[in-house]
Amino acid sequence: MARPKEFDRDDALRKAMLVFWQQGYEATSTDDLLRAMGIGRQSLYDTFGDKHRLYLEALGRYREETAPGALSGLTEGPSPLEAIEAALMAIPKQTSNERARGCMMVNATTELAQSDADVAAIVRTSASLCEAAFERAVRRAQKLGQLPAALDARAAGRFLYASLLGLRVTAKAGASPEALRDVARLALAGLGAR
Amino acid sequence: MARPKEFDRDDALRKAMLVFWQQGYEATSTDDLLRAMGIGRQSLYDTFGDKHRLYLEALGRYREETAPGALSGLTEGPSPLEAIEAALMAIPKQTSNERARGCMMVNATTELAQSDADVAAIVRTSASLCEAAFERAVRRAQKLGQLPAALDARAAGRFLYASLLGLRVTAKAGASPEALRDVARLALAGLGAR
DNA sequence: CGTTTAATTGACTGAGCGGTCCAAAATTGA
DNA sequence: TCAATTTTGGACCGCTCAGTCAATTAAACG
Repeated sequence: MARPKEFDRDDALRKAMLVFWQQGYEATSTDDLLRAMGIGRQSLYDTFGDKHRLYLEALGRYREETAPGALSGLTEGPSPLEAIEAALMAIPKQTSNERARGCMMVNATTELAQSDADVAAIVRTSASLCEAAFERAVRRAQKLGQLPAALDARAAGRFLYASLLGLRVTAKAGASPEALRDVARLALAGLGAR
Repeated sequence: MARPKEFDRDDALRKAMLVFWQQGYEATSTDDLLRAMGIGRQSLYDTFGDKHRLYLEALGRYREETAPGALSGLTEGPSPLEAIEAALMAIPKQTSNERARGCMMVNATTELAQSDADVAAIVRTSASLCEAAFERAVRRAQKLGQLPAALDARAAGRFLYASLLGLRVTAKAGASPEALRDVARLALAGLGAR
């Protein structure tokens, strides 16, 4: 056996995720990462490979850690329609810091999806998962009579996720909570809830 | 008098805009710009100041040149509702290259709005203009009976622009034209058109 | 306690960055 | 034709980048 690591891998990864989330990939230097993660240079390269692989792992972690929180209510709970509403209304309810931070998946899409196939794959997977979560909630709401049966659940899932993305970009662009509420309200109206 | 410039300023600026649009700010080097613009290093610095000011000017140019094309029908034309529909449906109708290129304003928002006050100001102005254009179209549509009078036109303008942003991010994430059509269709449904 | 194995530290590398300097070239008006 | 003025091209600057290397430190096991 040999000397154990002095830091917690998961903890360091989460700290790296936050830096990438806030600054983006290109604007983040390895020194930024080392400082935030509190580890040495060689430890980073030994543990995570290189900057690119660390980013991919951080983005994967974001998907696993952050999306469930935002969409947790969708898959269970007594009122799927309320869960859908809550998922959209969560954006106007965020603090201004949270709104400014935006969504790491959106950032990854706009900055890297075009030039980085690995990032593109993660982004697509994330979109599929989120759309599917919304779609399932819509189906449940339809069974409960909360949404019209005529609504195309698959299309609605896509629409709701796109609305969430739109809300997040709008939020990052500096929109007020009132404006965001307007957007979320009309998105929900599109579903035809009675 | 003295020697005249060998290149066209506007032409060079538009070429720089395309590079920034496709690659983002950080990922674009001054050499990239020089190659695309077809000018020398000193010419760039003499004519545009530095990389940052060139970017700001390119982003301004994007707003002036690209947004009117996408929203042209909104302010005039016989059927404002059809113009609104066309503005959203334009995204699923784009070629895959256009969809992958995305929206430079969205890119600027996610990459720089948080850390660059100048960019943030341009982005906010652009959002206001676009929301106002949608809002005016909604009001006209209401007068023509194409949209319910009870609809909050201001909120609808905000919603439509947010939907456009959501569509563009979704498109860049690799969604199919069919999926984008689903999203646009449900966004329009939210307005309550009869 | 000493050997083995791995983690840490910090100096280092070559490449590329944004930006500047300066000499050569080119156009004008005198 | 010549002087004045501006553009141009390319060498150059200091700096930062991502990534490597080697020496040191520390834990685990015989």
